[in-house]
This record gives sequence, C-alpha cells and structure tokens, in this order.
Amino acid sequence: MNMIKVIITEDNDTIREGLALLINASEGLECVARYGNCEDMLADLPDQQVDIFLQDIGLPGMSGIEGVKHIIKQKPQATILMLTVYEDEDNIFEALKAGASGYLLKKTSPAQLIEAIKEASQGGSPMSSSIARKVVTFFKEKPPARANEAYGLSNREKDILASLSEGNSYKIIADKLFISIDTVRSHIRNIYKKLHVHNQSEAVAKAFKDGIL
Amino acid sequence: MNMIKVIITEDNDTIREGLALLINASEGLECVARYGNCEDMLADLPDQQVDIFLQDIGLPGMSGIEGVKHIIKQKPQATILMLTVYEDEDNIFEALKAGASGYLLKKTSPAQLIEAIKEASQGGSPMSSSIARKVVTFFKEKPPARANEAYGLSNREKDILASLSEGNSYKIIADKLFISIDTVRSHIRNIYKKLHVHNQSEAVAKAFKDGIL
DNA sequence: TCATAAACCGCATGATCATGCGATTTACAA
DNA sequence: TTGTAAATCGCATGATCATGCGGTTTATGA
Repeated sequence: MNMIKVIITEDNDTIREGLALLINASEGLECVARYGNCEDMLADLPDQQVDIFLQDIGLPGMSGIEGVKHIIKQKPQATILMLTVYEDEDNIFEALKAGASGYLLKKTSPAQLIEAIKEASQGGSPMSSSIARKVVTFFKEKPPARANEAYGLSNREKDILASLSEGNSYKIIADKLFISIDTVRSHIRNIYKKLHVHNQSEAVAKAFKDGIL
Repeated sequence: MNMIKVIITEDNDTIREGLALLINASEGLECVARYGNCEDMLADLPDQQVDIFLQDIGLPGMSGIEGVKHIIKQKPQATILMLTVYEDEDNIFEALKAGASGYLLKKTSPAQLIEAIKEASQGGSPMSSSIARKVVTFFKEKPPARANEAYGLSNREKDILASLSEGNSYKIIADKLFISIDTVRSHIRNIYKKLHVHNQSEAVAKAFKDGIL
C-alpha cells in the first residue's frame, strides 16, 4: 500500500518534532520532510514527492499563508492543511483563498489530527468545528441586507445601470432602449439619488458591491 | 444536565423513526418532535423549545431549504443541520445561504451523526468531508484565471482604479495621490488600454467581474 | 380621489472626461 | 548596452457628463 507522504512546516522545534514522531508512528503516514520556515521548504519543493502539507501560519520570514500561495503556484493540486493557533476570520479566509484545503487548530488532539490527514488525502476538507462555523456563517445571507440594499431601484433603472456598466454612453443607451437621451439622463439622475452617489463609476462600483449587478 | 433537544423533518418513515430511536438512545440527546414535511413542522414551531433541527431537503411540498428559510425567519439563532442525499453544489450553497449550520450526507454513520449533533450544539459546523471540500474550493482563487486576468495592471494603476470606483474625479485622485491630473489621465489611459475599455464605468465593472477590485 | 412612483421628455450650462501626441526618469532584465 | 515598463508630467480639444429646472402620462395603492 502507498504511504501518505507529509511535509511539516512549523517553527517551534518541539511541536514540529512531536508532529513528525506522531505521523511516523501512525500506520499509512510518513513524514518525508520537515522545516522551520517556508523559504527552506519551498527551496526543496521541486524535488519532493508529497501528498499533504501541514502548514503553520506564524512563521519567521514568509508567513504560512504566503507559503501556501507559493506551493500552489508550483503544485496547483497540492493538499495543504493549515495547523495554527489563529482563529480569526482574516487568517482563515486568506488561507482558504490561497488554496489551503483544511484548517486545523493546534489544540486538535493527536488522534483527530491523524484522522484529518487521512481525510484530506481522500479529498475531504477537515476543519476544526469552530472554524467550520465561521466559514459557514460567511455564506449566510443577511435577510435585511440584500433586500434593502437594492435601494429601491426600479427595473428600468437597473437596465440602465447595467448598460452603463457595459461602457455605453447616454446616447447609445438611449438608442438601445428606444428612449431619448434626456430620459436616460433622468433615470441616471434618479439612480444617483437612490444610491447616494454622484457619478457613473461610483454607481457601478456600489451596484457590484451590493449585488445589484 | 440539559438534554440537547432535536427536531427531525424527514419524509421517509423508516429513516425518520430510525433517527428518532437513535437520538433518544444517545445520552444527552432527545428527539422532542418529528415531522414528515416542513409545513407541519413550521406550524408547531412557535411552541417548540429546540436546540437542533435535523432537516431533509427532498420533502413533499415545501423543500427542506425553503423550510430552513422559514425557521430562520422565526428563530434566527436556530441551529439547523441538513441531512440529505444531495451532494450538488447548488443545494449545498443554497442551504448554507438560507442559514443551515451544517450539512451531512445520509450515508453518515450513526456514531458520526450523534457526534455531529453534539458538535453543532456546541457551536461547531459539522460537514461530511466531501461537502467541506466543496465549500472550501469555493474560496479558492483560481491562480491562472485571476492572475492572468489582472490584465497586467500595475499597483499604481490598481490604486487609481480603486479610487475611481469610489467616485473620485481626476482632480481628487491627483490630490490624494500627490500627482498631477495629467498623470492620472495617463494612468487611466493605460488602464483602458490594458482592460480594453473606453470609459470609467466599463473599467470599474470589468475590475469587479474579474476580481481586481 | 389624491398622492406617489415610474417612465417618459426637454433645455441649458459648467464640469469633467477621453484621447491624441508628446516628454523625462528610474529600474530591471535581455 | 539596449530595450521595456512603470511612473511621472504637459497641452489641446471635442465629447460626454452632472445637475438644475421644468414638464406629461399611466398605474397603483391609500
């Protein structure tokens, strides 16, 4: 059977060596390399044959999240698990955006950690449950938000805003919608009032941010 | 100690009763009600004291996801776990958007299910690992896409584009960045060339669509 | 019935933009 | 060394926009 090959990047010697021992003691797992910083790990990367990266965030020099970006650049299919003490949303989302597949807190028990590595190697995305909740909460639509933040734009106004965002001039919009240029002006005036903006760029930006476009 | 109160909505009698038995047999868990459809469940909802909803998606009448929306409307803090056979992204994201806290597949083992309910009641978000991977993948920025589609904008150009999207005029941008208005013009000219657009609105729209802003 | 909003139209004018054709300096890679 | 790209600056001009003020018609809900 194939061993799951793991690379550890973690600056704390005690933790790093402990993890390596734990992994090597686990059936089917093998720690093929370990590093105290991203730079060293990345230098060896081209030669490594590896299944799972265990990646700390708080590292000397390049941060673990930067490291993830570099790993992904070289090996887009890499499976990377963050293993860190940081529980704030910025770090979580940055890591996931960079391409991490899972996110574990250091308080994770040895047994759970081994389980997580196996899960990850089988295409899962293990996450400490408090992390998962933050990720899930991200998706939750705020019921008052969206609804109110259409700012009461009429359908016609949305049409015109959409046309604007395509780069059309007032004249072109007028022709496309078979109305006069002054009507276009009039609609846009109203759009500006409703969105509390004063030019096209700001209107388009706001429309995108608030999901109108 | 307090029991974790669970409500089940599931149309298949065998599965529903099986779940109820399982939950009631588990220490600390109690199934306080069970329903074959959302309508009945929602009718009782105002009177229920409940910690966790176990919610199927494929139900006769109102779908489980619609049901989630209604539950959240009445009890915004409710903890809802989807328990379903659907593994497609639409259902997953719709459920999470509607306010579900976790998402389990029906192939989940009884032991894991009990574990998941306990995790959820403690603020976690249990997910089958294949589901978690789909959620995580959602965040991943596509390296070829994004990188190439920055269209080679320089940092300065991105600054100016961002400032434009805030509704600033050339003059204001120039003042904010301590450069002349003609330099602003020059940068914007280059932005237009790189993005293949011819006015602010189109540039801002493209920037948002392609993740530059 | 009255008010409100949407969709339509018109005119005027100062402000702002888009674009053409320059230019210099710095930095970095070929 | 040579070329390329980024960042800076200048001038000119026709095109386009933002905004003020005015208006009509139609539909809908109070």
